[in-house]
Amino acid sequence: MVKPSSKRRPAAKRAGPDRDGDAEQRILDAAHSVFVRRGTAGARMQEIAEEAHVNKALLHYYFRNKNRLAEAVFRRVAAGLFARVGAILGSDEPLEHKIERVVALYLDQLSATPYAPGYVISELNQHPERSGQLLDAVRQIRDQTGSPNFLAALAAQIQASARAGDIRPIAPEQFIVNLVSLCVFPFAARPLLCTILQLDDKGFQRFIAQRKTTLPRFFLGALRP
Amino acid sequence: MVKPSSKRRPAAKRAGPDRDGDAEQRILDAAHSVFVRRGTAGARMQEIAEEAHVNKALLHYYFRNKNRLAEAVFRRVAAGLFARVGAILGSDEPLEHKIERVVALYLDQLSATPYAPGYVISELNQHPERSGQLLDAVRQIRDQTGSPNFLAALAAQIQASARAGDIRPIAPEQFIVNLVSLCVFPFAARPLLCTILQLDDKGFQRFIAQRKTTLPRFFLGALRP
DNA sequence: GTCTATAAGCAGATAGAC
DNA sequence: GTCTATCTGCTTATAGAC
Repeated sequence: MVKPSSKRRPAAKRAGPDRDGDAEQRILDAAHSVFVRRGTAGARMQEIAEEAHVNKALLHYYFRNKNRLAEAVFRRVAAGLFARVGAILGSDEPLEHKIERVVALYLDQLSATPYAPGYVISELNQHPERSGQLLDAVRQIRDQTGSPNFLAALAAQIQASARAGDIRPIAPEQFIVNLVSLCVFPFAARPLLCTILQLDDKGFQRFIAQRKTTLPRFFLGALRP
Repeated sequence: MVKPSSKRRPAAKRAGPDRDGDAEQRILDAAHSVFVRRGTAGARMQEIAEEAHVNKALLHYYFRNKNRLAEAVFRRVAAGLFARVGAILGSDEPLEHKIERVVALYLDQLSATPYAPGYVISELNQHPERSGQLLDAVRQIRDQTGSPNFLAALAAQIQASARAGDIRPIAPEQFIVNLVSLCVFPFAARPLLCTILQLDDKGFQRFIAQRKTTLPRFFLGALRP
C-alpha cells in the first residue's frame, strides 16, 4: 500500500549509474514514447520497461498498474498539446497577430511530436472517461498561465473585432475549431496525406513549410469583411 | 487450406433462421462495428462473434485470423470515407458548387459514422503498412467512379479558376487539405471538442448544423481574390 | 458451415530475495 | 529501490464432432 509516486524523492543518485534521471522519470518518458506510438491497448509493459532500462516489476512499483501509467501519460500529452497555444489565444495581442503566432507555433511543435494528435484523438474515442483527465490538464494550464477561461476572452475579442468592422462576424466556436482543424489535422492524418498526395518525409516537411506562410493568409482572408 | 471468402456463396438461406444476411456478411458488419469502436488492438474476437450471433471459431473459418479480418474492415472503412467525396471532387461541376456539396455531404455522412475518422487515423499511425491497403481502397473507388486521378483534374480546375481571376491562387494540395481538415477534424476530435467547448450530443449537433452554412462561406471567403 | 472443447502463448500482475 | 521468478487469466487459434 506504499505510494511512492509524487511524494518526496528518495535520496537518489544524480547522473547515477543508469542513464539520465531517476527511474520514475525514465519510466514515464518511456511510457510516453511507447503509448503514443502504439496506443494504450497496443502498448506492452515489457517494451516500456526495456526502453526505460528497468524491469517490468518496477513499473508496477511506481504506477501500480497499466491503466494508471496510461492515465499519467495521457494527461501529460494532452497538456502539452494545449499549453502554449492556450497561452497565446488567451493573451491580449491583436487577433491577427494571434493567428499568425498560433499557426507558427503549432506547426513547429507538431512537427516535433507527430504522434501526439492521433494518440489523443484515438484515446478519447476509445475511452470517453478520459475527458475528465483532459479537463484536468486544461485547468492545470489555466492555473499556470494565469489566464482563466481563455475561451471567453477570445470570444469577446472576436465579437469586438466584428463590431469594429475589422473582420466579418463569426461564432467564436467556429473560429477556434477552424483554426485548430487547419493546424492539427494535417499532422493527425499525416500518414493518410502522405499516401494520397504521394509525399515522402521530405515532401511532407516542404508541405508544412509552405503551409506556414499559406495558412495565415488563408485564414485571415476568410475573415475579411 | 480452403479459402471460402469472396468465392461463390453457398446455397444458403435467404432471410433464414439467423438475422439478416449470411454469416460472412454478418461477421464483417460486426467486425466493422467493433474494430471501429475499440481500435484493432483493443477489439476482441469474442465480442465480434457475439455481435454477429456466431461462434468465435467461425470468424477464423471465414477470415483465418484477426489480422486479416482487421484488414478487410480497414479497407471498407477507408473506402467509405473517400468514395462519395472523391466522386464530387472529380466531377466537372464549378469549383464553388463542389465546395458546397462536399461540405454538405461530409458533414452528413460523418454525423452518421462518427468513429470512422478517428479509427482510420489511429490505424494508420499505428500500422504504417496499412497505407498500401489505403491505396487499394482509393484505386477501387477511382475505377468505380470512372474518374481516374481526380486530384489532377481538381488541380487543373483550381489553376484555371485562379488564372481567370475567380479565386486567388492556391496550391492544390493546400486547397484540398484545408477543405478536408475543416470537414473531418471536428468529427475525429469530437470528444475533445465536446469537452473543451462544453457541448453535449445535442449541442454538438447544433454546432455541426451551424457549420453547414458557415463553412462554405468561410472557405469561399478565403478564396476571394 | 457451424458448433464445442481445448491447446498454446502471452501479458499483466505479485511474491519475495537482495 | 530494483531485481528474478512465478502465477493467473485472458486471447488467439486449432482440432474435431456434428
